[in-house]
Amino acid sequence: MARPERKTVRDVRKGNRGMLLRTLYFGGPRSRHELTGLTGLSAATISTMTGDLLTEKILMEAGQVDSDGGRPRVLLRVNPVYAYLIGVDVAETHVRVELFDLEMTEKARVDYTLRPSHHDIELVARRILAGIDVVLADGQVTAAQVLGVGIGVPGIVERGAPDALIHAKTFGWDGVPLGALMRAGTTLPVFIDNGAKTMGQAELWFGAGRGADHAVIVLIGSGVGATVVADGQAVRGTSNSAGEWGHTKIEMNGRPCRCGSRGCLEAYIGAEGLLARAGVPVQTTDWPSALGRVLDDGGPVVDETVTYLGTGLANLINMLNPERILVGGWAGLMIGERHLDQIRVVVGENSLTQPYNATSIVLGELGPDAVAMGAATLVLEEFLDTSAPLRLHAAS
Amino acid sequence: MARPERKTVRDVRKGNRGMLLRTLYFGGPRSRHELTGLTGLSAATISTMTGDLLTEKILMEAGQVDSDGGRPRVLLRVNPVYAYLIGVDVAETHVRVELFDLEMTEKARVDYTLRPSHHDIELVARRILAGIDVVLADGQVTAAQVLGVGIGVPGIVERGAPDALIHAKTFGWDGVPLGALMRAGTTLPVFIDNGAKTMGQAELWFGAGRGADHAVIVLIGSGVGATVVADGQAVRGTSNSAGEWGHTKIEMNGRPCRCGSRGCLEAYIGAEGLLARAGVPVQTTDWPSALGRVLDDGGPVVDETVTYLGTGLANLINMLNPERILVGGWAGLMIGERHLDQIRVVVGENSLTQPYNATSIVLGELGPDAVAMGAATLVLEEFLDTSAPLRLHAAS
DNA sequence: ACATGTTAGTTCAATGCGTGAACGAAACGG
DNA sequence: CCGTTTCGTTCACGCATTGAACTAACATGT
Repeated sequence: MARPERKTVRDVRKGNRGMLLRTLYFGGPRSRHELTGLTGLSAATISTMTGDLLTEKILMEAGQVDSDGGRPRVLLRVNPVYAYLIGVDVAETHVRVELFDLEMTEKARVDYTLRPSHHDIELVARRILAGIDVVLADGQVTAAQVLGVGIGVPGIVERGAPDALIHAKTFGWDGVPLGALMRAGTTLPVFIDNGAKTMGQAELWFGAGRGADHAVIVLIGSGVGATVVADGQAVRGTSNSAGEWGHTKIEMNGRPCRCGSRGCLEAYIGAEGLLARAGVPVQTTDWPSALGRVLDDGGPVVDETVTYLGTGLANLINMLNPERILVGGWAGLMIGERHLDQIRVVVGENSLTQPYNATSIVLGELGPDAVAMGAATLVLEEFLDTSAPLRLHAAS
Repeated sequence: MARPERKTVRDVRKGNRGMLLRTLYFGGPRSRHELTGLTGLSAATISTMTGDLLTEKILMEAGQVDSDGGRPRVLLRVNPVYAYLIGVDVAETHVRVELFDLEMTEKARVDYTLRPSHHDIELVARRILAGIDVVLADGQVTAAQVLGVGIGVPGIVERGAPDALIHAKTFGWDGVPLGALMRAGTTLPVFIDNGAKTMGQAELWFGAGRGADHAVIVLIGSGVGATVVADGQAVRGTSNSAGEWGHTKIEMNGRPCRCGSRGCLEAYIGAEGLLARAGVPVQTTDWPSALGRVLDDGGPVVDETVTYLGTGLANLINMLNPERILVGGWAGLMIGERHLDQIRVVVGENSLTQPYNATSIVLGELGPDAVAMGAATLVLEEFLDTSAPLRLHAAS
């Protein structure tokens, strides 16, 4: 019963403008003439709207194309340097801040190493704020040119007024108001979400999920999570914690999981559980190469992993009927690169024919670096929806 | 990446009108003055819009209320006899056709018994068409007063142009074009969906799900299904087959399921599987009372059922973070009435704290009769969205 | 009986938006 | 240089919401 908002004539413009911007952003350079077909708007409207967007410098011309026998069409595109986006990846071992232009080309980046158990929220906030200054300087961009900062963090991000609260057990964060801390140090708009979700968003917009309206993006690292996309929108749930796929029980009295329960999917297909099952010593530090060895050696543990993963994916297919499933995360990619075909077979055996046939299962394209990019996407999304002009926050 | 449609000024009206109609439909009688606050629209707009709706007879006045010291406010409400809706429940043993007024008060009903293995699609279509005539006669309503016919059927309803196709194994239906058959016999608009989904829709709109934006409605009969609601919208998936919860694998090498696989939830908590596990002879015909005896006697089978159901619900909570879970279906209600508290405990043990605390688990209110009502709701939804005037289809 | 105040609802000019039709611009071919 | 074709712009029009002015319908006090 999602209540629609009151609408007025100006919302019409806002919506159509956003649609035009989106088609131009994702649909490459286009002439005004082509845009009438793509958007359904009349030539008159396209003309006035592109006029506005050109004088605002959100769009720019991009050459001409001969059209046999008539006036050549002028191509338009989104101006990649109209504004910039900042994406932040807060992970267990580092804080990374990246500066992107509007086309998501990376312009600058800075990494800060976090010592284990140095996840003090104040420290992290200081690192982020310092990082912002650094990338702005490196990229020769002023704060006034930046649309906002997106931050991907571990754990559950509880969105709500007045402020998003972050719960991250492994960091010792329990209801931490990162947004408020940021706002104390910068006037840029701040968007915060779970890192797995921002990565899912990145895959959906720029990776293997492009164009999918119904998708599930599965992230397998040492933990396991998922982003569910229905009708083109990420499903967030009532307190923004949807997507905790890792603690789905798939075996009634199965292996103990670090969450305290038993039989969780994560205990089987998460890197930590997988390595433990394969008998890799816990003190191993280079998990990726250890995992590579286990996967290459094969054996029952690997077969089991394929079975569990395939079954878990089959459950998602039955329940959500996506058109595409993306397998990502560093461990997910390693497993998928070696065994995707077998996984597909297991999925086929454990899902209903009709939804199975409607789904394709593919690997993620972007890799683990995409957390920051996905975080920046939060800002981009806002911009494409509202195409808010630059800007009100540039004050301080 | 759900593409927004081109919008024009007239769409603004359509949207606002729909919103007004919805607030009045669900928010009881209201004065124009109250509506300005509830909708956010200006008094001027409310005035003109209610004026239109009154002359169209979609709204009617509903008495006055003194307002201390000033002009009394005139209450407005949706006119329940402005139009009627027809809902159809196609089940294994019967075809039921019901006539409702706009407020979902039942005006007439007719049942046709289906002999097992007489699920010929032509026969079913004839029954429905005959039933429509009967309820119209009984209810003294003309076809021109009916907004449309909603039909809830078993199996998967593949929506798509030009026609919805129905796949129902148990009926021997494989890609059956029920919509086309209906259109050959009536000019009324026809809406078709899975019966479990229509029932979920009924619970969501008129039952225990009222007002929930994020909910899962779980239906346990002899089979097991679910309706997922995210942001107030049912999640349908890419081919409208989302919600096949019953065949979620919850035990890797568990009981065989009638779907051919093993370890499906349905094999444990579906009525058929439950009775089989309790050792009830397969030829028993009165399943409900047999189930009642099993549940009342208690014992390990019941405990196990509670565990499986609770775990299954916990998985849903982790994955989808709903604000409410409804347990329905005749078997679900029987289990829930006796063991809901224990189920809640199991759910708590198997789900993450944060999403668990955000959820309430309740029983459905409407019972198994709600399939037809939910089907009629499909028509109502269309009407509230478009408030399409009566009508274009009244031709023949 | 009548003036006054209060609340509810309506009317109207102003503003904004998309559209179709008329118009202008920029190429090509001969 | 001219006709044709295609691309893009301009402008009057219809339709939407809105704030402000206005009317309607009551209670209260004198």
